[in-house]
Amino acid sequence: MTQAQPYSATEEKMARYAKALSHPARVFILRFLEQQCACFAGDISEQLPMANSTVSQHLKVLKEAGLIKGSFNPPTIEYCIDKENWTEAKALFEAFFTPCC
Amino acid sequence: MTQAQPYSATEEKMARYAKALSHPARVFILRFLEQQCACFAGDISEQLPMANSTVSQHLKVLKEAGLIKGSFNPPTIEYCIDKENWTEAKALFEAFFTPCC
DNA sequence: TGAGTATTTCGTAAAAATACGAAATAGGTA
DNA sequence: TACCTATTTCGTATTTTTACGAAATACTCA
Repeated sequence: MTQAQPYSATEEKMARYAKALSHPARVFILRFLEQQCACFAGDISEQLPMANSTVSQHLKVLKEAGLIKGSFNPPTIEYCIDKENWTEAKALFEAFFTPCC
Repeated sequence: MTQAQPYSATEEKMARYAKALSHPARVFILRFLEQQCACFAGDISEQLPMANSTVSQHLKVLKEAGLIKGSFNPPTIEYCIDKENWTEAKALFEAFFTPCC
């Protein structure tokens, strides 16, 4: 415990994206959205063994992590992958698992 | 909530590895081990702004996730990346971020 | 045997994640 | 205007994570 310095920006980002992926329901949702390109919250909820409100919470976590976007079109909300951040996350994980040396 | 079926093995594994990566200290430790190939718990602890016992806890999480291995050589313990599972995790994340369609 | 070193385990406290059902929101339709 | 539908937010309970310091472990060396 000699160094009180915080973590690098890369480490923080990695951890943030990883945390978003750290629940099987959220992994499922992302894979589902990759296949569907876009779909409604209800379509997702139908596939998952949990209450609507819990699914909504997981969607919020993914939204806050920047991995998905929702476009409001009442009474439904259409969700899709946020491509920009998705690409960033992909690059981060790739670099992480393939070290330079 | 119409389907009470659990998640696929892939989803569970992804989530498990992602959870191991979901704290910046653990990301740091893994990057450190990638560079060092192998090192002692003390070497890691020196680099991190937290108590020894907390670092030990993070090492335990990584060990339980299968991403690192420790070889006991008292009074020290030498840690290194578990290459087999590392390769599996790498493949899982790659496939996840690069969908077929 | 007794001290020293590196590390983990234990006990505990505080914060965050997960889950539910009920209530709120916000627009479309009769 | 009053209802319907899809979704989120709220309040709450339970579990898990994170962190610390003190004590335990396990081996080496004097």
